[in-house]
Amino acid sequence: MKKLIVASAEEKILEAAKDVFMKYGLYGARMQDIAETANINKALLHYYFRSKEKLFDKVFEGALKKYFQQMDVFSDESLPIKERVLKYVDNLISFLFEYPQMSIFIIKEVSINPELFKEKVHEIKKGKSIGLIKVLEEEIAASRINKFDTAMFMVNLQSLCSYPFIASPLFKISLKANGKDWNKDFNTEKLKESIKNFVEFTFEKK
Amino acid sequence: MKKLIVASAEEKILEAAKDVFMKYGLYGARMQDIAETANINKALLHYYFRSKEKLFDKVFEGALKKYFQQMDVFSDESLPIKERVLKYVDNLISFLFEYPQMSIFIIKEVSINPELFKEKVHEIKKGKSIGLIKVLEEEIAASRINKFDTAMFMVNLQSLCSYPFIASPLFKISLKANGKDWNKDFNTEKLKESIKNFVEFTFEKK
DNA sequence: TTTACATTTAACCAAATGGTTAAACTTTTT
DNA sequence: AAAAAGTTTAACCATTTGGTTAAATGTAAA
Repeated sequence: MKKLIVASAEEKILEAAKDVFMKYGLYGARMQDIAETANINKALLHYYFRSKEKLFDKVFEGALKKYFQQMDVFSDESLPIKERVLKYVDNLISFLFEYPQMSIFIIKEVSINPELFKEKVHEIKKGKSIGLIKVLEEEIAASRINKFDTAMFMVNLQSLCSYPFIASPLFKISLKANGKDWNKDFNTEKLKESIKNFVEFTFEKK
Repeated sequence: MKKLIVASAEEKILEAAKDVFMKYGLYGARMQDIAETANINKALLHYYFRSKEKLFDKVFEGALKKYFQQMDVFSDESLPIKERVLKYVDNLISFLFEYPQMSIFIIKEVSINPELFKEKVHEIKKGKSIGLIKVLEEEIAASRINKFDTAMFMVNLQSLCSYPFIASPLFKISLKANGKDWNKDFNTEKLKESIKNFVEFTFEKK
């Protein structure tokens, strides 16, 4: 009988640490809690990662990388700009569906410790993708699209994509109080559709 | 010489507790930290509020009340529905400008401890304001406005209003990387304007 | 002034927390 | 098989944590 392939202790720890840190943050998370979630001895945490801060760092770095990876699509010059934006929306929403705590986790930790963030971002972004705003402004300058407030568009777009996942516990209650059901009346396809409308509206508007 | 009027210890504690709990959450916050922020002795916290949980409860309840208060405008039947929505946007954004951590604080604590939230909401909402969705559906049923997906509209509206404040630390970095400046290129008036556009768009669309 | 009550503090305490150590057990290399 | 390297554990430790206590101080009523 073949032995089941089980994740290595190190992998299990990282998984558990991700869950616990995402839920409670750096200061709220307890090493014992992480160890129990990973089903291993607490000393193992320190054996593999030396300290709570080091372990957190690994988790946080991984989260940031995945998050910023979503923006690579903006520099894909094989697609027209509007398609790039729509593809970004598509990717980001699928991503947030899988990791709903991601943005709130990053935001919280960034607001508590902005220093750490600046370092990490600099490291991750070096040489990589230009941002949405720059691309849009180039298109506007070349008169390939109408002029609009690119910074505000970016803020609105991020808001529409991210907030529903962040605030779903709140929305669940709100909808129920209005005779609706979050699981029935909200889904990612409908959300994508409504954001697509917003994008079209922005690009088409004179 | 008249003595300066200084906030009572109890008030100072509540103020400090609000700040610390909002930043670190229930588990991440330290009583010592709250005491130092309030410039009082740690034992005073327990004298006035008995326990960390009780103190947190007070802070959380206050936050929830203020947050839900914003929705009272929906039941103001002296205004046409679209005006009510625009007024809500106006109020909510002014409110979030003053308490930018509010929504993220509530959301985080709700997602960690949904039980507590259900109790509190029930208590706060009893007898009070009907929600946006219900009002909109009544208007649609009476053919006073065009038909649209009311639940999705509410989600989008909340997203557009709330996320910019939540994610401002992220946006600051993002904008700077694109040659923009958050403090210059973003302000609440512009945000209100762009959300107004979105509301008009939704109400006007066939 | 004295009594009663509210406010504030320093000094503790038990439990929980992050972290260490040395020994035992496995796996890989020689 | 023996040695070396990697993995896992229980038993500790020092510090920090939430919380208590009893005494001191201030304040208002009798």
